[in-house]
Amino acid sequence: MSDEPTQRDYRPTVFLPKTDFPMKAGLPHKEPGIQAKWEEIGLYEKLREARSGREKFILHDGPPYANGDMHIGHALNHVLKDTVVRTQSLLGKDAPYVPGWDCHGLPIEWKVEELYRKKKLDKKEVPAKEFRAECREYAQKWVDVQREQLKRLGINGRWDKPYLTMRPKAEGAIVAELHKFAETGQLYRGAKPVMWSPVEETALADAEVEYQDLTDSPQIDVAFEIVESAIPELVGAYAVIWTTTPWTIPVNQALAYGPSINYDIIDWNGKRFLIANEGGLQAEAMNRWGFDPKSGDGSLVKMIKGSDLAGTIVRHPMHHLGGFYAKPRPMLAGDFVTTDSGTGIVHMSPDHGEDDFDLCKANGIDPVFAVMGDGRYRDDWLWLGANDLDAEGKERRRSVINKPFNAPEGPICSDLREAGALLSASADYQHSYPHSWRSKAKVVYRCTPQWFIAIDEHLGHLPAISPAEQSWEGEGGDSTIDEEVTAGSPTLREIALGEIASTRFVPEKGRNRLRSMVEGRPDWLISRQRAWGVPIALFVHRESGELLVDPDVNRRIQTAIANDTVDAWEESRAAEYLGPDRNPDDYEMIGDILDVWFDSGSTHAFVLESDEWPELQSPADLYLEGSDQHRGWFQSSLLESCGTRGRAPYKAVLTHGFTMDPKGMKMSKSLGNTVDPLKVMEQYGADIIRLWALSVDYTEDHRIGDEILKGVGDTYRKLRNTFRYLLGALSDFDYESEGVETAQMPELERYMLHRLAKLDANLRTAIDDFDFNEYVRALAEFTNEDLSAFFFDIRKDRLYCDAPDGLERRAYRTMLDILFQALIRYTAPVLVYTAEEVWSTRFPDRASIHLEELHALPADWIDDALAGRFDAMRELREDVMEAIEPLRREKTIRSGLEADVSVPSSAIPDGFSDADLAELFIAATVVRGQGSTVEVTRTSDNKCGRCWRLLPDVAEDGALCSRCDEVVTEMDAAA
RNA sequence: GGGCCGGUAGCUCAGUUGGUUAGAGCGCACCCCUGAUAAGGGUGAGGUCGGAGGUUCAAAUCCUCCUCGGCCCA
Repeated sequence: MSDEPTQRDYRPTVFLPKTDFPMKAGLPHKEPGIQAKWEEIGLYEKLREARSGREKFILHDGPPYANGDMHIGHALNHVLKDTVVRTQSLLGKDAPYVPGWDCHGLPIEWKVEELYRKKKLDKKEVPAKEFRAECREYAQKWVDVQREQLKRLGINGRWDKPYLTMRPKAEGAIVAELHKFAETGQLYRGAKPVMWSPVEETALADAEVEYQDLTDSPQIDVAFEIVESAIPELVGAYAVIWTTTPWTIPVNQALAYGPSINYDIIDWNGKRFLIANEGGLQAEAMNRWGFDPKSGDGSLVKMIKGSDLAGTIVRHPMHHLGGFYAKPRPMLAGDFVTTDSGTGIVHMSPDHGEDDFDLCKANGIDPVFAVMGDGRYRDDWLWLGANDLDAEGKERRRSVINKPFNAPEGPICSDLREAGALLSASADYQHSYPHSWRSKAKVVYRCTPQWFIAIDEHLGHLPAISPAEQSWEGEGGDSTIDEEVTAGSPTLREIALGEIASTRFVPEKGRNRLRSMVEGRPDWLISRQRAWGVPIALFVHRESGELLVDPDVNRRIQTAIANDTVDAWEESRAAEYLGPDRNPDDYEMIGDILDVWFDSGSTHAFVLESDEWPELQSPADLYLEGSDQHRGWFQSSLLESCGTRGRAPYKAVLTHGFTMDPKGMKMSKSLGNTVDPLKVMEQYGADIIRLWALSVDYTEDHRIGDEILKGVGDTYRKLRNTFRYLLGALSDFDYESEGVETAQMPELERYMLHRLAKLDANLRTAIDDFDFNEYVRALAEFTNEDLSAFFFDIRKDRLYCDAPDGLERRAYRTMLDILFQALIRYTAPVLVYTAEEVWSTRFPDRASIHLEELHALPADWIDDALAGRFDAMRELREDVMEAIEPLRREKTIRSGLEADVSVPSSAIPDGFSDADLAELFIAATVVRGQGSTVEVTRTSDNKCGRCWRLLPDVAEDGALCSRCDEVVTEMDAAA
């Protein structure tokens, strides 16, 4: 075509999208600036004003521990919380978010002690007040660090006034909660074996204990001589026990057998031994003792049933020491005795085991408190006490978890061997054993005086559970509550179980998990022998041992602590609290502090009910934490609230799983597979972490890694470019002069209204279900499938080439505006920074997208008849695309615009003209054919030099079609 | 060791009370466009639904066992 005149370049006459909004996000660089803007305009406060008086939605923040940087679990948890709050706000509710931190407790105390050790200071020489001040400072430091990190994540909340469990008012309120338990008789001091760390000299909470596998644990078999029995063959025989804790033998007080287990009396080496008749177990045990089955010197004397052992009495191998050791040891029936390992007979020390304690208590055998806090036997202990010296006159006593002390050659085994009671001793047993998670040192069970909240006491101060509230009973047929409930007031456990039944759980399986834990849990051990925490601020009468329950005294204590921090609980102020009518010398001031779970379990009281945060209210609509909090905060909050208020502090509980590495393995520093959210924010941006958190199935364990984040980045870019296109296509759009009523719009636009309305309904359901995975998926799929690949592609021609005042083009732009207004709101809770960037690009004068609410879409946008036709058309469209493909492959045509398409007329939905279809299929022409398949040929029409469509009214390639001719003529005239 | 939960394409997820050739989006491969351009469009290849038994006319779906992983507990 070299002989043709130079064609005019029509590019300047085409209305291309126009925007400064960059395709490349540069989030790590851009986000901090947007964050700064939010702080500057006071976004959180503005939002509170905007939603003032609306229905409230209260998400109560579970306080993270103020120790260390934010990790991926915090990030996930807070993104979910923030998204809940933002989506509720989007619905128009007033959804405040007051973040909080858990500040007391052992880990912080430990850190401060570590600093002391580095400075060669002894904690015991530092006044408690000073020590606590340092703990306070340490916690505050990490609160500040985490606060900045969470802000950077885009979490919108009351950052200028978070709640801290160490604020004096909080400390006072926590004591007030404790006093409620005391005043209603739910608190008691008991002796119970608790996990005790001899190294740290404190009782440990379950959460402070971790189990490690040992391969060199001692194991010994000890023979107890039977002195009385209803079975003659047993008198003079030996009951053999097996234990991995030789140090408990000096505190033995009984033996336990399984009543339904069968036992053998076996004659071996001239002695008779009692052992369970359990093949593997018996062979294994006797093998340890050195029994050779081939020698034939062992023979079965008699087989008996466990229950036959009732009334049997044995004596301690060290009975010659007299005193404690001379007392007879009864054999007791214990259901917990198994034949998994050992001998089928278990030695009992009520001081050092839960089963032991319970069984002995039931049989009138009390603990003897033989082991002191540092792990040694007390001075006056007959065996291995302070006066027990070796040949060189050195004390043989050591900490009971000292390895040589328990070794086969150690003092315990040596003495037992000498007494002829040690059948075997070695240090090669493999099992998992509890350790302190801070010091990594072994812990022991030890009986000490501790404070407990009773779980099964009937609470007279609360109304009985109503029949309606008992309706959950029998659902699973495994109820632990029976006719007792109706007999009187409920117990704390019963109230809690009733509340679990009436709470919403997302996902539902959380209910079973919490319920089974509450059903099975023991009394709540709330005392700790530490310094950094809220004191168990109570007095005990020295003479009577009774707890002083005087509301006036308690009020004075609460006020003092609320004013002066926990430091107010000191001896010098006892008189002030007790008042003029009592003599401080008559009272013991309890020196223990509270379990930190009691602190955090009380947050509903000192945060939700406090007038310090008037925007909050109780009970909360939602608690949202990781699934580990079934054991933790969900439960401690439930018990605290049920014990003081008779109801749960929450209406719903949402739990999420844990974040694993790309292979689904747990992250750990030692494996080096951790993902640091701070680094991800530096590399990808906070919006990417947020989108990741909402894209995975967070109700289960889920994964993170480079490949996953890359995929999230792809989803992000698609959303971002959709907004870039909308911004460009809508540049200079003015509804007043250009807008089209939806009723006047072409069918395609009205179909998109329908699709949008459907999406809107889906998203609202997802919000109600807290199903953000579905939310993000639906949003992304809509932008990909309905918009980018369908609507935008079809309407490209109208947008670029139609006259600006043409109805179709105006209708399209109106539709784009509707889409923009909806999509930017849907996106705002997810991509908080990007949404703001988009919003401020289009509306530089408006404060923030995050103040906006969802619009209620007109009901008449739903048009099922229209949608049915269009859905059918889209299916046909897919067939057409498929039919065009071979021609493109063989280069007969390049684009669909060059295709003449013949479609079986029977396949065409009603109401579409051939021209409609050509436009919808982005083809040259569409005709109705007689055949049963879609046929495609290359069109013979020429290509318009402006709109590039191939049309019959184009005289030659490069000339204008009539539509473009009109538009260009008008533009030329205007110019 | 015990309780509970989970294992569907390379990735993230759907799969209703068991019912036709197991789906989506992304990624990938190939192609088109070059007037959303480090963008947009099209087509296509990917799965013995962790494994093995069993129930059933029929199982990703129900049962048993095993395995891997997780949370909690000991």
